Amino acid sequence: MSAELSARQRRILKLIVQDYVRTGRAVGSKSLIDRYKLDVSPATVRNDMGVLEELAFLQHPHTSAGRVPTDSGYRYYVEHLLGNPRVPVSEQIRIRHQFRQVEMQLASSVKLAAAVLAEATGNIALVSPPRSVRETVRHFELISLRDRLVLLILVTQSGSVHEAFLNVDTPVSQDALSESSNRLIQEIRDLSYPDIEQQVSLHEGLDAIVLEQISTLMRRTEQESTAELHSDGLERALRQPEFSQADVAQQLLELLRGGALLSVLMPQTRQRDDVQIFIGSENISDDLRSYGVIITRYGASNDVTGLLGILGPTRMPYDRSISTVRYVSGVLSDLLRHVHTGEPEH
Amino acid sequence: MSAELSARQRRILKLIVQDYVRTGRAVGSKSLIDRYKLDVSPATVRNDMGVLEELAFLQHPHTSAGRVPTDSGYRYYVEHLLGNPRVPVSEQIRIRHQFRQVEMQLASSVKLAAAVLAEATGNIALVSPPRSVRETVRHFELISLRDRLVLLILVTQSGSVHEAFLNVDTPVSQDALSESSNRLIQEIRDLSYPDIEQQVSLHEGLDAIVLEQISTLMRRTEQESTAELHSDGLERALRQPEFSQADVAQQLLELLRGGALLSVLMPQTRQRDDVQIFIGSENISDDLRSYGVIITRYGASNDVTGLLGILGPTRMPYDRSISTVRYVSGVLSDLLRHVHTGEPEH
DNA sequence: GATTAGCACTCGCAACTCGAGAGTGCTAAC
DNA sequence: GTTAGCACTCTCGAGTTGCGAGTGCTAATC
Repeated sequence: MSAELSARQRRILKLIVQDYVRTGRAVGSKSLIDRYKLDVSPATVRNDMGVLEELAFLQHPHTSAGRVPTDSGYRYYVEHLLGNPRVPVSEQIRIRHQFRQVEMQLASSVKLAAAVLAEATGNIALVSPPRSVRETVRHFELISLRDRLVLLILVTQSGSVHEAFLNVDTPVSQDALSESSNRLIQEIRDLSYPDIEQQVSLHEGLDAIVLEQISTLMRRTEQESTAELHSDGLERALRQPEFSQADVAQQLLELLRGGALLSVLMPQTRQRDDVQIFIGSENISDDLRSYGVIITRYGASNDVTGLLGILGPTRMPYDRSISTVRYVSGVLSDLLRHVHTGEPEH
Repeated sequence: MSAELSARQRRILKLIVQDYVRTGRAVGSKSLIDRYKLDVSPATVRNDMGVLEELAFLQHPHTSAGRVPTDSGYRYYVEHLLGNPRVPVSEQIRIRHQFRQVEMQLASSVKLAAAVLAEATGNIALVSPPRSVRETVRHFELISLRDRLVLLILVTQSGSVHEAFLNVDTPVSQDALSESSNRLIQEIRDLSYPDIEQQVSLHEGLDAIVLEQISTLMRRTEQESTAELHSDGLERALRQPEFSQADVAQQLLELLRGGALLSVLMPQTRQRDDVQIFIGSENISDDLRSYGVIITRYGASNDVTGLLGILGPTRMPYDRSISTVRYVSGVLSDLLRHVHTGEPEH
């Protein structure tokens, strides 16, 4: 397909995409030449535009307007005209520095990743916290708060921490709690929640209550993990003309709120490791047909992974978006790898 | 001030407020009579409207439109025409039931409270998690994850749990970690972060690292607690005509995102215990001048408290909003009181 | 044969006009 | 104090128009 385009046609397509991404207005033959000092006449550009339209890379919003890239226009641009964009070194340093600031709080790192993405691309950043496909128990603690109130803290394989209060029938001392947790952890370490559920019936009293609560907590987490998607940059993204209508903004909010988005994106990223790009109609979900999505999976290994990416109008700065997603994904993966396997950060 | 209005004038004001809240359109003398079967003529209503406008309870958007309540119109309505609205019992049962579902996970309860408020009022719900004015250490645990990586879990007075990873120079066994935490907790229990910071220099090795991290964690939490505000219902609120313009929606998002909102509302609720209402210009912050805010402080005692309320256009259903805020605040307070003082839930 | 100048044509957009409808304030009568 | 009558005001939506940016086609040019 790339062979079909002359060098000039490729150049024109590239300029149109870039100009349109920047200004958001359909670009005409005359203004293109004015802005970029091309040494051909408007008529020539028009002829080439005609060819590009023929090939479905461009389209008219209406007869007398300029041209606008189609989804396949963007696709061609991303694939053949973009090269391999990189985050500038100064930017890299800035980002690394910010991650060093939050040190090793996982929750903060996820938020920071979203903030960095949103800031760099001007679009909506999406980050899901790292989770294991099947979470298992790594550790738990029982802490006596009051007579019959116990705080349960659960650490799972992925390093995430969950908490819940436990009501017990009769007062229990901290020593008894510690004894119980030391004993139980031996039995349930590295088990996932269905296995723990089975264990419940084999115990009684405090132990049974604790196991019950742990399995509930893990089940809930597993279910919710489909819904857990942190986003950032919405308010800035709303400035874009594509989102300037209230109903679009509202639709966007609903998309982000419900867990639906994550369960749509998840399967799309299972296959490959690198950054994936879905432009408009390339998206599988109808709800995303008018957006561009740039997304990748990050993580320490195949086991503990999360999603990270950008959602915006199809008219988005693909170069910066792709490079930033790729870079931030690397940073987060390094950080996780350090936590999970002890490898040093780069 | 209430003596100045005749019974009919009060009735008319009440109807205008209710009608306008419901429809969002300025209400005229004729349509008011049509809709509510008043046994007076439009002219009479107009005369009364004139009086109400004189008293600044009503205003014209423009010469030939109907009347719209002013901020003081709403204020009069809330204070003299509203009675003491209550949440219907069926609704109460439904709400209690939902809270029982999430059992005793604090974070979930906060989210649920916001969801309930948003759902019941159709506006934006705001809930800040319960925090102590000055947080102190209640408990902490050190968990060995890997050779030189330790997970620190910190429980503060308010019952909130924080976590951080710790890098140590030389490998430490779980026993050594347990020993260390058992020893240190005696020293720093019930201390707040400045006190702990002082302790750091008195220790060395692992202990110093742990204390350092704990104080950092607490300092950060205290600072962030100003920014921690959970909201819900935005997408539905955007359907309201007041928010239908993109720039308003954007401004609203920015208001919610930054921590500014909480630090504005905080001081306003320090004084009293009951639900407080700020209508439009009554708000201290300029950013809130065009909104109505209904807010209250909930909590187990004066010490561990949070904020809970509603933000919407001044045109909001004050009756339902006030009663729901009051009720949900009660439910959350009961729940907290149970956690903190061992009192049974009602 | 590719490129360009010239030109008639198209169409969205913003400004403008205008009539209808809802509502008002005033006055005089009840 | 209340009401009928009436002239007046102002918004809103529909229809109209002129402008400008941009196009496609044709014929001339390099």
